[in-house]
Amino acid sequence: MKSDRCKNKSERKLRQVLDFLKIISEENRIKILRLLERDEKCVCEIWQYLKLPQNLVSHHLKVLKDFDLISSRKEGVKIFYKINKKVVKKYLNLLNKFLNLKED
Amino acid sequence: MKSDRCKNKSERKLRQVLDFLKIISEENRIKILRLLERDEKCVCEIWQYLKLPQNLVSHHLKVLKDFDLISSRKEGVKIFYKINKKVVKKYLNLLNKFLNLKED
DNA sequence: TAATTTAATCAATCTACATTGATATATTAT
DNA sequence: ATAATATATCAATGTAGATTGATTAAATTA
Repeated sequence: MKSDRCKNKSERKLRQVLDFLKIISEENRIKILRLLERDEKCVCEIWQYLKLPQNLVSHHLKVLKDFDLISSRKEGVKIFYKINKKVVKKYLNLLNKFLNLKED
Repeated sequence: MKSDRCKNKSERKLRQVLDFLKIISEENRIKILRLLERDEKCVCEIWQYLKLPQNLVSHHLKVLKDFDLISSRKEGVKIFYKINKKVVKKYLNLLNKFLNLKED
């Protein structure tokens, strides 16, 4: 994940878009995002549903959380994750604008 | 690039979206796409503008073309590439729907 | 024909990062 | 306190694919 320290606005936007794309272009991560679309889920639900090892899911959740695409809430032993819809939307909009094809 | 042969529609859409994301999440490729947004360019223009080796650009152009995001036209020694706006739009729409966050 | 320019191809290397296994930590229950 | 459950972390490995160098092919010009 490259840093944000770069000269101009356009370069910074490119970085943001690329970082976002790198994150969601991973199969398991995009599946996790889709799974969290409806409602929050604890880690055990996620890895059981996606049939993935627990530590792998935990790893991907960290990547998603570090990028603020999801957030978590602790309840007893469990940790529930939910999608940050606004943030995801923000990046989707950024991508759309970035690749915006004016006329057709 | 995984193939399309999979059971249901939703799975097929996931594949399409992922393949698209893998392709455009590469820095040089997304730069090439942006460069072609306005008008067509020959390979030599592209690699000189992006300051990349010719064979590297040629390689990325092939990836983009194989996925039908761009197309080419030969004129003498030169080969001009242009973006397939409709196709790019198609995949952007697919991604948006795929990650569509209904309510806010 | 030979020389030059443009682009593609191929094999080799390098790099990022996904995955796995083992272990650690925290919470709850007995 | 011990056991069981849920999650996170860390080091090691594996792998996809980006990059590079060398070569080839095709068109153009001298």
